[in-house]
Amino acid sequence: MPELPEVETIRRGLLKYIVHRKIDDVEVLCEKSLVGEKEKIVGAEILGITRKGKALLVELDNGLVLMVHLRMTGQLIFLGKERFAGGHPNENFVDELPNKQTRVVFRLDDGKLFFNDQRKFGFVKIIEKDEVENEPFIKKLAKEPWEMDGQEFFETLQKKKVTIKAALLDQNVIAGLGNIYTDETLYMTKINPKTRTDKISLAQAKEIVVAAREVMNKSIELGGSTIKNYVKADGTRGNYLDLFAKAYGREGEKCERCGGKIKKIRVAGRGTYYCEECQK
DNA sequence: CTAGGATCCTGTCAGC
DNA sequence: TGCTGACAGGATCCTA
Repeated sequence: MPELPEVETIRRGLLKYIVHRKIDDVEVLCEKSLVGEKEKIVGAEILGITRKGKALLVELDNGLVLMVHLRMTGQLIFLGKERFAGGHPNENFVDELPNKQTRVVFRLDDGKLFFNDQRKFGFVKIIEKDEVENEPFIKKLAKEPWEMDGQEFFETLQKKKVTIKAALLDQNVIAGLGNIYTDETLYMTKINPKTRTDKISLAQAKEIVVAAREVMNKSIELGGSTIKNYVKADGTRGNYLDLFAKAYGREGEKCERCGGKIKKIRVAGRGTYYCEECQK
């Protein structure tokens, strides 16, 4: 379930495969997964790929943009002479495609781009380039941690009265974090996920911004959840979370920092992992 | 304003 | 084996 690092990894990975390629045909296997008329993009050339928070923007040469949001289980998989897969890590990364989770197929002049999405929450939306900024999701999107000043973040938190976990998940407060990187950020800063935002000090707010950058930078360096770290060298399946997650998914394990126990609770409606000893 | 829940979907896993 | 409920890396909408 892709967060900013996964989306950024996909963006970088797809650049070399789909930029300057032409869209020869579009096959829609699930109506709700492609918003807009496919006829508008057939024949267009892909000029570039940018990203805003967790949304990918594929710019075409006809004034249109494909806005892709993977939500919980979306994936983009390019299949040509080489294979590149990113997004929600599962067997689709290596399966024959299309399969039953394939929602849209973009046939390019040099391969195929598959939009897969088990739960159908994600989508590809065809919009005018001029209208990108007016898309509700984009319009309300906050700054990413790299653009965010600790002071500014602190002031935003002061105005809210939610748990810090909810605030970090809120794309209108800070952009890019999802359930995993939120837990990892709070673990790094030793802050309890249930702490009210108005109880967060300026120093802590600054630490959170820095930690969020570090956590996501590290994940981007490792390549997010891509085919590369999903399939290990020996052919078995790996979990790239093992590479860096200190708290997420480690219920019952020992905290590597203090030896305390990693607990799983529910905060802001989401499964939340934290160390009961050092995140008081 | 907030918290909390439901919703959109499919799939997997634990427990009986 | 089959059923059931819980849960899942997101975001939005509704209600109290």
